[in-house]
Amino acid sequence: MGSRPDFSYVAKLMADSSRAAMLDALLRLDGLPANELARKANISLQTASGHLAKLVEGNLISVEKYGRHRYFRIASPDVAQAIEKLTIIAPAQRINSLKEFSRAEKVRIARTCYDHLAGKLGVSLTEAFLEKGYLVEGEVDFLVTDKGEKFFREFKIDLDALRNKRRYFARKCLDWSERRYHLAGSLGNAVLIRLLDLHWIEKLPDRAVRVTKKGRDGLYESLGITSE
Amino acid sequence: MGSRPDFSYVAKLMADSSRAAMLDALLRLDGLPANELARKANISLQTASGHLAKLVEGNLISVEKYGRHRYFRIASPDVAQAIEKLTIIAPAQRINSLKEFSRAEKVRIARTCYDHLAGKLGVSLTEAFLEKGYLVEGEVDFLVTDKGEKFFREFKIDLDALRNKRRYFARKCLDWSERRYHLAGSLGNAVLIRLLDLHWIEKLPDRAVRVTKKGRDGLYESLGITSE
DNA sequence: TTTATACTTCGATTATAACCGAAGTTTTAG
DNA sequence: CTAAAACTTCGGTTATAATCGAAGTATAAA
Repeated sequence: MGSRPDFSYVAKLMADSSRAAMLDALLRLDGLPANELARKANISLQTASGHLAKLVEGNLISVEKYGRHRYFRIASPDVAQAIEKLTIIAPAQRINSLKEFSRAEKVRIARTCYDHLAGKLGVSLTEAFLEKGYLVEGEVDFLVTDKGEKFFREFKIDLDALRNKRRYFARKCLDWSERRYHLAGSLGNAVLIRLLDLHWIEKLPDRAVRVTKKGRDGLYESLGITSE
Repeated sequence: MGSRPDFSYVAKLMADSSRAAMLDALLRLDGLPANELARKANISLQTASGHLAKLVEGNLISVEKYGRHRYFRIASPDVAQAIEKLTIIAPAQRINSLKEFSRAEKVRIARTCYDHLAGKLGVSLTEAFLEKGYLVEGEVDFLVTDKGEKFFREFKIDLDALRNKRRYFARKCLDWSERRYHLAGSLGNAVLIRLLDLHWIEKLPDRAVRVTKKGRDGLYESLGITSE
């Protein structure tokens, strides 16, 4: 079966922990120079240079030369998606300190991810939207159905205003602890703001979020979500 | 940010060409024993045994013991999807993303799952078998009733020959999109082959399946299945 | 022109793991 | 009970590649 593309070649490029650390850094913030990536992976510049050459050769990242600087980027959304899929089936990384663990536990339940809801609550909410047929899942974005248009209008979220904003509208965002997608983009942000306005949720320190008593009732009535 | 999963661990499991060959074989045909997989990867049984242990340990494949036999299968659709994504970015293959999307829609309706029917059609067929009393549902397998023996004989499927094959006979397989079980194993495979022989269904590119006009009539007459 | 910065190439060392022969374990078959 | 089959474990060998020091190239600044 020689004509089939060989996924082990790509897997090998991702399999080295130094290269993985650099890819991970580029997923968070692209356009980084080699010395920065070497630092993030805790390796010497020479070693990093070799790794980066392999990743470019394998079309996982691209490089732009500006004088003596070289800035690296993830080569395509397909690469990012492949890494996401691997992440979904990867075991969670061991957490070293107890202190980190207890904080991680708290934050797992409900938290904000930049400017939208993540954690168990963010994922539950998104899955309720999908199940009720308000959203459908595309490759990179969620799409709002007619039923969804109606729902969000009644929920006092102005979709047209959000669509006119110069940012993603209903982007898929992977939750690392739940290993599931949740709603990001301007719609994700609008949902967070609306839930805060309704006092259904409250912000706690360190990006954690708490569901209020009022919120428990509201979420159950409008979306059938029960807290555990 | 301590709880981020480490994708390089999974990538490493897929990075070895012998392991990749075995995973590839399991994507095409699941429920294979170790010696078969060793042969496909051109390695000794001892080496294969070590590789398979690692893949099981990493939750990429699962194993079920039946006496001195051990049958391996891809652990979950997530694993299959991750490999698919890696294949997309592997060299020497280009994919048109628009075509890709419309195909994904088609694939949800009817498709093959490794080597048997899945999707809405696979589930409907299996439920018809159950409803007519040709199959009953066990813990892990379906069981063929006396009525079923007669039906499959008339349908030109030789059950005794299938039972002698070195693989599962009538395994339950969960369809991810329909969230229902459908018929896998050698009987599931035989049903797929028979429907193709009868020209009731046709294979489309990439695991999608189409019900023909002849098939619509045949499925309705013999099993009362109507296409939606 | 000289020096500093950013990165690459080369070479030697070292760690990892893929590999198979041989021996061991478990289960079925006779 | 013995033998065969299917698979695992152990041990030694070998191939791969990750690593960094040292030296080299390219560009910019002084």
